[in-house]
Amino acid sequence: MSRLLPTPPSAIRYLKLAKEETLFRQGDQTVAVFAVKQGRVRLVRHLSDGSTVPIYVSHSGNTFSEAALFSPTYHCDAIADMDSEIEIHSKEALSQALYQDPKAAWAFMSHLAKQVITLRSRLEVRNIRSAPERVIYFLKLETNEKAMEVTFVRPLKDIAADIGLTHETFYRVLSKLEADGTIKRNGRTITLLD
Amino acid sequence: MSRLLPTPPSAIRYLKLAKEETLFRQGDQTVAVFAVKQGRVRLVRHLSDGSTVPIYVSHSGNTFSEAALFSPTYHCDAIADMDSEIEIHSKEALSQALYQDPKAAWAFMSHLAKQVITLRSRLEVRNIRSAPERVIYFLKLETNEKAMEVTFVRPLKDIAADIGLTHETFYRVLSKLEADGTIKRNGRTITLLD
DNA sequence: CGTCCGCTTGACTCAGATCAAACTTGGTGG
DNA sequence: CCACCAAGTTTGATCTGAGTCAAGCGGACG
Repeated sequence: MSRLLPTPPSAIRYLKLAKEETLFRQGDQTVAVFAVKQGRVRLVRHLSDGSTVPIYVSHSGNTFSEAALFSPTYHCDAIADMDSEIEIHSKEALSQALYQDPKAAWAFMSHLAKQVITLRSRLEVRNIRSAPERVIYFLKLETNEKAMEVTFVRPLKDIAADIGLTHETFYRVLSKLEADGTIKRNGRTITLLD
Repeated sequence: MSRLLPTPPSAIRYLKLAKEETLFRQGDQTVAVFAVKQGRVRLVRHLSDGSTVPIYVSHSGNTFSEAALFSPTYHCDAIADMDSEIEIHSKEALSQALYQDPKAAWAFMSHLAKQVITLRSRLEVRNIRSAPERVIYFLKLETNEKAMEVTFVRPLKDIAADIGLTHETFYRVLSKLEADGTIKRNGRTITLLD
């Protein structure tokens, strides 16, 4: 795995989390930015009425809580979704690297800009009302331009949630699209045809 | 208005756009990052099947196409939604500022991180299926913690689109919530009660 | 004074959510 | 190596809430 954040390798600390273990809570002082080395971490926000809203699920190879650099407290909880290993990039080490090395800063900006693009794409998908069209659009985004093929590493159930459909609807749409000849499917691998 | 991007003021150029005028097109070489000084610019992406998807509407005081810094071509069209005036921050001037001034770089990173947060919040809202609950959650996000009150500067019609509802449904939900005593409404000003 | 646009309300329709149940797969532990 | 359990996948039946279409009001602006 290439470096996810420009912290000097010697300053990175590692931590293993058991399933359902809490990394930080909403309101805690921010001390670090994190990257998932192995496993999965989910972020949830608590509302004033006691309910919780899922914000984001960070998978192996992703970073999270970048905003900690710019905020005194975390604005959500981070909980291990399964046994996980994470990288800890302390605010001091990371911000020092960003201040002192323009290349590092550049890489980090690029990283954030990519996230903005990705999130906007996610929102675009949600702006499409029709389930089949939404799914097709999503697949076009995920698909490699050349191969017209995606292999999801997570359950389709989770993908359904990502695009804002129940898993039942998602499965149904996929069968219909396959019947139509719009896609071809083999387990978690989907190929866009024509 | 405070500076939106750390380009040296002398290097910023200005441009007036008439309604429906195109600033750049998908596939064009990236030459600059932009900020809206007055007016409104909408970004739309073209799909292979000829249809278009609205990505984002950039309002007065917002920046757009930050990702141009890191990409050789624009990935969407930018069109003036009304008569507008925009700031042009050339890639060279802006990236030079970011490279040479760690403070500028820091500000830009913070700017991007805030966008990430905002976009994630938008997605959270979309994960709530029930229209009334979605509206309430959205209002909680928009509302000033103290005053529990928001005044929208744009038509409620546009707000409805932002949160993924038709304007009819949005208006209906607002009346119902007001009838319930959950909110109080006065034109574009909405107060959360209890 | 007329036109545009935001706002509002009503009636109807249907796509996707919900509830339910069964089958498959994968991993765990004995 | 098999029994078992949890989780993902699939399909069916039903229902509901948000979208759609339609129509009228009122304020802003030229």
